[in-house]
Amino acid sequence: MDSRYSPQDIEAKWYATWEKAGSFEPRGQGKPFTIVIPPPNVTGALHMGHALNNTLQDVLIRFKRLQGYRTLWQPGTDHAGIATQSVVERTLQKDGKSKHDLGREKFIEHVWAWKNEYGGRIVEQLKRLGCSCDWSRLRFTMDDGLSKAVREVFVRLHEDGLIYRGARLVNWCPKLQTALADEEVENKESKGHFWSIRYPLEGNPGEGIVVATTRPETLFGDVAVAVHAEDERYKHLIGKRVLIPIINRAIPIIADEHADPTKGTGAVKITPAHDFNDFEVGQRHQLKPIVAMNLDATLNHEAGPYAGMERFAARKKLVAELEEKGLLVSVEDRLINIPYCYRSGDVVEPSLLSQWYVKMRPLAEPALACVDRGDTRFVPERYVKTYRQWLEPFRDWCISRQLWWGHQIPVWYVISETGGKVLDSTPHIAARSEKDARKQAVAKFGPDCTLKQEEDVLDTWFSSALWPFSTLGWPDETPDLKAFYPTDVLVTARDIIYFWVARMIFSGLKFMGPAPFHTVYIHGTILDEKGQRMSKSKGNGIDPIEMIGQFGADAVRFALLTLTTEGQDIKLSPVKFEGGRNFANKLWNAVRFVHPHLSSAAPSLEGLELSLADRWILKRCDETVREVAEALEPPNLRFSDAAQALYRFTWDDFCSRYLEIRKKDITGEDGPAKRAATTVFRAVLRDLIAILHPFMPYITEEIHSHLGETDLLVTGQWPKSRQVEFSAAEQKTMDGLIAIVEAVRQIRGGYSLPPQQALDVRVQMDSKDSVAALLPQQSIILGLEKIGNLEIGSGIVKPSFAASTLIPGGKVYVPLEGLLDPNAERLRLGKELEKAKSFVVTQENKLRNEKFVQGAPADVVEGEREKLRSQINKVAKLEEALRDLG
RNA sequence: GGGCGUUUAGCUCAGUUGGUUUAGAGCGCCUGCUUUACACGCAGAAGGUCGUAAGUUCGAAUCUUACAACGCCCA
Repeated sequence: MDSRYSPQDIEAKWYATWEKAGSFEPRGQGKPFTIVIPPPNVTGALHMGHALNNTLQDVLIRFKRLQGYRTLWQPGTDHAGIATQSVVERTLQKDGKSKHDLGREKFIEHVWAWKNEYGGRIVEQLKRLGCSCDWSRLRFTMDDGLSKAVREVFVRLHEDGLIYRGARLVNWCPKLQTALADEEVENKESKGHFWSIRYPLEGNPGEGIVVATTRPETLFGDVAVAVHAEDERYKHLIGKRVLIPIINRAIPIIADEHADPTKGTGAVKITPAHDFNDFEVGQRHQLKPIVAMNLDATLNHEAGPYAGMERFAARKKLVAELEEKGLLVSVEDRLINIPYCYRSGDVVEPSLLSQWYVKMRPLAEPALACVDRGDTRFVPERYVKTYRQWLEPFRDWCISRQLWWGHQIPVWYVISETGGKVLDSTPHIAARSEKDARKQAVAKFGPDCTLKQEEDVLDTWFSSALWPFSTLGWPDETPDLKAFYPTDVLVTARDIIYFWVARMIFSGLKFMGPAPFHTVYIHGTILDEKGQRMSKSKGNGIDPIEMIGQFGADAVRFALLTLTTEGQDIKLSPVKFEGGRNFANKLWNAVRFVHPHLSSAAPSLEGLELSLADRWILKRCDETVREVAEALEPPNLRFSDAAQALYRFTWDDFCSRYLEIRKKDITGEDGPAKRAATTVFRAVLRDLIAILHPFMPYITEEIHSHLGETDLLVTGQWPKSRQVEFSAAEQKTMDGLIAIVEAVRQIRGGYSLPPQQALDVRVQMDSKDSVAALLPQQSIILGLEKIGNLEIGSGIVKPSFAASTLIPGGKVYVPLEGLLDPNAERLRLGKELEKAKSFVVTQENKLRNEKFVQGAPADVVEGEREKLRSQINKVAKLEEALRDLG
């Protein structure tokens, strides 16, 4: 074994071994435990968010696998309609081609080819991280099976009247040429202007009304000007008409609540085809919307001289013309909310179009109730609010996208009914297949009807909403579906609660019955050192694969886990991985050190004479096993606590204490002591690597193999409690021994006495029982500190010139004759005395308080009294020690 | 404007239902160590009026209220 743990070869070796052995497949007859992976975009590359997300899932899966559950971590990728289409379009662009040059069919073939070549990248990266997904079940949202599920869901929702097609305002991305759902729009506050424009009164151009707008170019689509019914300034104008500047189209002045007399001029232009609020106003007043813009965001024929101009160029020119004509009353700078497309970044244009929608209320209500009942719980719980906030408005979900890459909507228009064209009035049939559609159409419209499939595809989230059951084979009644649905824990980030979590819950409830998972664990966001989100454009990202190369996958995982405290965002920098690497190295070296001696170990602990230290470490091991299991158990999911318990046990107890105490025995001559020590070491190590395995799978598997095991740790067993007998009295003895050691070290450190300097140590214990308990365990002290002569007794007298340190129930003296200056010791004791005295005062005040003595529980009061007594005792001893110094 | 989170040692964070802790860890800093597992190490030390103010209580980092700063989400 090398003196440094070097992860590279070891990681590759074990991952291949696990895969070959089928270690990640569900096994045994245990209770199932299932996690479905949040499917990364097939175009994606692993970023730190993925690394965190998947490490957490892997810890849970590996933990439950060791506990004997029949675990399934269901992996897969998402076709990510817009993202993937854009990526492939960009590669085409490099060859000077557009998707239209290829045509739809060829383009889709091209995307599939691209996916098959590059889509596996993120899967390979997840493997480097150590993820124990069952790759034999890898799914893709556009697979045949999942596509079948999508069609099934669509048809059923359609049959239930929950899917409809309707013409209304939608968020339109002019750049991508597709509609978007509300959540796909990012509103950002930006610098803008508020233009006040004068609309002359019809027949009386001297009079007019001034409206304020942030989007003057939409005036070509105005159908009215609204004022508040009670607004004295305009009351007399209601019912009259004004002329739209430039094009001089007459529009009515109407009274509507939407006009706020306190804002701007109190009069607003109404453009139902280009503004969500105005659309509602238009509906209230039965005003026919006028579309003034083309889908590429140029103005159309309604704009008269401006027809064909791009929206922002038109705005600029229009404002100038209005000013020239004296119709621009004022321009005000102000911050306005501008909607941007979350994928392309283009300014979203509300547009009046026919799209497909899912009616939300009937789906959202059960989804809310499910969380209210606690059938699904969020960790941390506060994210229930986020979930509610999105579902409660029951906003219908726009599911059609004008893309090519995705699930083509399984709807066939009977175009023979409307002259071969698809119109809003064209009858349509939702069906599981074209054959099915035809059968239905023929029955209804006769054998001569012609069909045309809807060209739009579904929102990507429509398919990922089905993920927890579509991946298991639904709509077929597969054994997997039966065994693994509902799944257990979903691990994800908060920005996806709307898009994905909520939709999976209502889909699961609707199509499966039970909710898809009982726990949703929302982890924090990875930020850079300054607390900013990592992003490509900022260039502040940390590449997990690079970090794995530098520190090892185990180190990256362990660091992320240590940082995962409930719901907290994580400020990350590469130095944080050093801790994980050092930890791996620490464990590695402990094993390396003992390894050559393990041949002396007995086959089992049975019949061995165990020392106090042996039983102590076995008990600490037991405790740690329990602690880790409890921390990981859903819904606790306290990853950082579990990682820290492991760290402390390994470093402090196992290495710094046990190993140091037993060092001489372990390396010594063969005999009972060596046999006991090596056997205990191996027993504890076996447990330790098992409970550490979910966190650091590679190094633990490697160590496991060095222990001469032929099976694999990954599919091993979670340690059972050894029920070690270790009494409170023994614990006290152990604490006493450690206190003595620490006292000596303090003295050594305080006076800068070199470590190799053997010191004389005399320990005075007040109680004879303590002396009796400590005496047989002197070797523990000698194992931990370089000591020449050690005396422990109840009648020890302080040497004439000695350093002394208090320990519970006694005192430790180290004669300094010839080693040290007495003044320094006097100074140190004086400082400590002062501290003790001030504590006595605090305690006395506390206990003098009648209200406390009477009000607090008796055991608490007694505890405080005890503290006072021991402190008074300490003061006395310190004073004595000072006197002794002279 | 509404909702949520954060504020504890130089930095990053713990601190469970208020009481055996005049607050803990890791990193960093300082001191001393090439002690034959590990310098990715060992031993020791220093370092905090727990954001501010008021309140509840015998007792507050912990509960209440207000305020401040920073961040996120929604409109």
